[in-house]
Amino acid sequence: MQITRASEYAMLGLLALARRPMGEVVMLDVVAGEEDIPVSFLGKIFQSLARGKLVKSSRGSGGGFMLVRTPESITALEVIEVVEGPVSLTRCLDEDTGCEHASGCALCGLFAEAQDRVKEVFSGTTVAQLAGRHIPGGMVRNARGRERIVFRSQQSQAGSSLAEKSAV
Amino acid sequence: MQITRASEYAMLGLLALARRPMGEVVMLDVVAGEEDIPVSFLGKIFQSLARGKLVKSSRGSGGGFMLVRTPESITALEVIEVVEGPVSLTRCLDEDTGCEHASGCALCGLFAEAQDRVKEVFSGTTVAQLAGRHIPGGMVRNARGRERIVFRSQQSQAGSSLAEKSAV
DNA sequence: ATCAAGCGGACCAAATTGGTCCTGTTTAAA
DNA sequence: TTTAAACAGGACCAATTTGGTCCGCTTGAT
Repeated sequence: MQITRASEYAMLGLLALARRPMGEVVMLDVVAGEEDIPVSFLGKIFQSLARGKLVKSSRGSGGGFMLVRTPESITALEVIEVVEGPVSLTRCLDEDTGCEHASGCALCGLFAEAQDRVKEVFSGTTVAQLAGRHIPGGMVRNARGRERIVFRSQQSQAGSSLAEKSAV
Repeated sequence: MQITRASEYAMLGLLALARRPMGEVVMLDVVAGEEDIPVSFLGKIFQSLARGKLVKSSRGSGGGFMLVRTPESITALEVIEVVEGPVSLTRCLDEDTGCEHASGCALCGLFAEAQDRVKEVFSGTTVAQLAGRHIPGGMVRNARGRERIVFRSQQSQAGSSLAEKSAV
């Protein structure tokens, strides 16, 4: 279960759509600007989201992207799997290759359990829930135009486990 | 939380030691042979394990590796962190860089929770427990010598979620 | 002394990540 | 009916990570 930038950006992009009235069409560079994502990369990601039927695109002037499902119905797991494909925590759990350590490999069971826990968390969280907690960030409009503001001090909310420094 | 071959091999290597009486010294190529791991790569990994005080090495003839702690006291999480370093599910949770999406990034919270679940699983499993479930596998001796045997049919035990094929 | 074994650094190829860029198509609007 | 706006999709790219190999060095037992 590898969470890359692409998944992060996909979720942030969906949050940008979810903040708006359902069905509203938003241009790529607007989303990219709000969430501070490279627009060309976000384009690729939204292509995936469109193929995965999470958003619909319309072309031509006045075009852009809109949600095709309610934010309440889209889980984080769906988003991740649409952009990353059917991912797995290790190659042991990969659909194609499978575990190569053969017969009684105890590790597979362990990894499978860990992966299931992760999937539980992600499948139990919807875009709507995230949107509720999310403040767009990145760019903030002030008197002189657009300026990047970063609140380093707020990182600590990210998780208790961040503090534990282990051996390297 | 990225589980690479190195972590897998490290655990398998420790299992090989755990199968033996505590304190027994085992050579690298014996472990590598039992678990079907490239010996030179396993050497690197055991160097890490030695630095992480999970095993002790002795050099010269008759040398090899031995556990310095009981299999019951070594958790999977420790092993992973010794070989991979302080890993995180995403860059958002990385100690150094931290979340770059600024202020109210809801994703960090989500990722942190998922990561904590994974850590729970790994910190709740010991090498001893794994050793109990593990059958060395990989190589099986038969009449004509050594032959690689793979039990494809046993993959399915790895997790129910493996079957769900999502769009790519 | 000598041989067996791990140590540690240099090196390597392949895959993945995180993008960019350019040439289409589609569509709305002038 | 142009034309310009906007996404689609493929090619390409550099940097990093992964998964190793190799070789000369050091250590330790006989």
